[in-house]
Amino acid sequence: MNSYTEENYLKALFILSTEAGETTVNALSKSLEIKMPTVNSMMKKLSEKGLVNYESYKPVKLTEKGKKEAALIIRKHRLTEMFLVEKMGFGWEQVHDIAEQVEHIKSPAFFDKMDELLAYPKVDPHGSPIPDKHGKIVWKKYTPLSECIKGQAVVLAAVTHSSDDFLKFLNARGLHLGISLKIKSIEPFDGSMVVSYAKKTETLSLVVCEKLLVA
Amino acid sequence: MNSYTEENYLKALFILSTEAGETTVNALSKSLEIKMPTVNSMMKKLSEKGLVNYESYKPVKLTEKGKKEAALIIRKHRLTEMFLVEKMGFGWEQVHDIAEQVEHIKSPAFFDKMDELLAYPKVDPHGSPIPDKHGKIVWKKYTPLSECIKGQAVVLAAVTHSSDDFLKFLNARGLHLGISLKIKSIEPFDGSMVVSYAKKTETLSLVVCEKLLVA
DNA sequence: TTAATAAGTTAGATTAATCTAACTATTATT
DNA sequence: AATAATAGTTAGATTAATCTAACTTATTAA
Ligand SMILES: [Mn+2]
Ligand SMILES: [Mn+2]
Ligand SMILES: [Mn+2]
Ligand SMILES: [Mn+2]
Repeated sequence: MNSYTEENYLKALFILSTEAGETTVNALSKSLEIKMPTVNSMMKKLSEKGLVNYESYKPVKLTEKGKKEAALIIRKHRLTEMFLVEKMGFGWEQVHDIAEQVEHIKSPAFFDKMDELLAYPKVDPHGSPIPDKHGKIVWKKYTPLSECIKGQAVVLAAVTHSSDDFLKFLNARGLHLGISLKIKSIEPFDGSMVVSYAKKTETLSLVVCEKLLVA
Repeated sequence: MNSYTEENYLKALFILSTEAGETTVNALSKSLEIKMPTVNSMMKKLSEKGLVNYESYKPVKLTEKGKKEAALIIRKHRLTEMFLVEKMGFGWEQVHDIAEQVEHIKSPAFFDKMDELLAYPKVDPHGSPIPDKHGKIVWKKYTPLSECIKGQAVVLAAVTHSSDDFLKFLNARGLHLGISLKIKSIEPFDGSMVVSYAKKTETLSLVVCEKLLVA
């Protein structure tokens, strides 16, 4: 069994490795806000446990075993977020910190029950995929709104960041997952977009558009 | 803020002190399954933090502050148990181990939401009172079934132990909180009782009757 | 291609939580 | 009252997770 701390390292390893398939001690250190020597020791430990492949001065890679265990923690995190939103009435901007703690609970029955009550959801409240019970993730390929072109009609499918501030910003403008957007124009100067949805028109900065994934 | 470990000591202190208002290092050691020297160090630490009054070789007593913090953890435990039973469909014999972990979650909003969804329950699934947000507990004085007399008609209000085995034993006999019982006879030899309820008659041993609280 | 910067490692210290072994104090039994 | 048993304490070790300081390797920029 992995400790609470080890679980947090596994999760960070998984998330930081999604693009390159590997990550660095430095990136982990920044992401977890834990100093590099501490991360270094933990990599040795996780390597001992067969959860990562680690050699001095090289990037760190999760093993298959490590990947699966990480995915199962992320599964618990995302099921929890979904449960909090769908069954308890929280907003999508309120659930991350609670899920960050609940994800460490050891009780298959607890998460199986959530899964059942939610009717086996495939994505969490931010549009991120929920790994299945075997740790398998089905990635949908969404496009950042910023890469769309004038005139396109798209549906908001996910957000790539779920900070409180950003989600509240979206709430304030009535932007939620599933909403249909039409791109009216794109400002060549700063890349901001004028989009219409729900019978209104808003201008969204490039920084925002990059974080909105659409289908 | 208290650590996960400290919270478990506080809770044990509270529970073990309910009759005498104080408890011993030995009782804590047994209850927590932690060796006495470890408990001894922790009492010094909690004393430093102003949560217990502790002097060498004397029983340990929670301070008012300690009592309140303990009650608030117990509140989270019992709200969680109630939520698991009422909102998630668990049986009263399944919830203790999950609540034992969930009670340590730091998120007032999470427990406030449970409380609200449960419509501010006063007792948990085992009939134990749920402390209010200020740590106040309203104790109802129930009587052990074993102290009742022949012919009495009573209602099952709480159980004093919530082990898996015991609760499954009650489940198997259709005994649940709120059920009406009539005492048909008491066996003078071993104190076992013949009770009727829900159109049937069962014989319950003294050991069982002592653990059933009735009103 | 050297020098500077960034990334990574090693060594050694610290804190929290636990243990065992050995000792001391209190309580119960003869 | 003496002895045995139980409860409690002290001392010292261990493990997990963290840190700072100092050093090394790798990468980037002159
Ligand atoms: Mn989250
Ligand atoms: Mn999420
Ligand atoms: Mn319980
Ligand atoms: Mn209970």
